[in-house]
Amino acid sequence: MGKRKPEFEALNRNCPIRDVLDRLGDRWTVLVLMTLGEQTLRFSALRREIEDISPRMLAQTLRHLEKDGLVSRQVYPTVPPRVEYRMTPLGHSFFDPLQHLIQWADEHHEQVRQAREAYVAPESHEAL
Amino acid sequence: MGKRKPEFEALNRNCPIRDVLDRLGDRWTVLVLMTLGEQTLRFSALRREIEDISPRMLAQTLRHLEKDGLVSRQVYPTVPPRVEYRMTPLGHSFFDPLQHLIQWADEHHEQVRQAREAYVAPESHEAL
DNA sequence: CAGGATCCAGGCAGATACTG
DNA sequence: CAGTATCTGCCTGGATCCTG
Repeated sequence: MGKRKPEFEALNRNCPIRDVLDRLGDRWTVLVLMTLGEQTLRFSALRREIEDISPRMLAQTLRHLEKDGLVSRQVYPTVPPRVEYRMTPLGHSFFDPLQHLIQWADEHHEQVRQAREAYVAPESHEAL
Repeated sequence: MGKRKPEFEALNRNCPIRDVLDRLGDRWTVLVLMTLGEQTLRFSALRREIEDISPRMLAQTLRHLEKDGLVSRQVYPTVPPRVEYRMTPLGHSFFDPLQHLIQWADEHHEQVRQAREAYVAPESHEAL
């Protein structure tokens, strides 16, 4: 393999880059990040914004993001409890590439939809 | 676009944007796209580059990408068979935002690693 | 209010074997 | 070579109930 950007090589197997990207794999991470955005939001506020997320998944996703240093969690020892989430500087730095992704999806989802509709599978007995 | 990016609203629930982004969810899509890059590659070549992918997963991932119109598949009716994969123009348009992502991961994975190491979970009996 | 604990189903993905 | 078929484990994520 010839002249390839160095990042490409790094993508193979044991590289930490893949490790980071894999986090996007789950269903909610991107959504939570985008919802959080520049704001500071409480747990219940996030639940309201992402209507179809369960408390379990929201908590889990927030833990992961917190663990990775993208989101910070602030607890106010009041009654009733109040917990606020916001992005860390590291989280904000991720916001930019994420927006490119959203923008692409926004601009091209129609093309993708059409491609899916027009698609016919290559000869085979059964679908995968 | 204004201050409050309209795409954010669109992310909720039934939006096609989420539908497109979800494709990144699986473990191999991004990897295949990055490996393909500007090149035209055969099935076996892709297998060699992505060492730890099974033929099943490679085929499935390629089908999805083909269905979404990001990758084109060309069959040469020779013996032995020869099938080449390359990105479509739509696929190439996706390449750009993807690179931003890779670049971010490349630049920040060390910070993420450190954050993970330093992280201590909030009070609880057991981990999730 | 902000989650944790538990149970459970469905899909993703691995391993293996096989074919045109 | 370029896949497919099948079996199966595992993990993700949903639903529900519970608590400080």
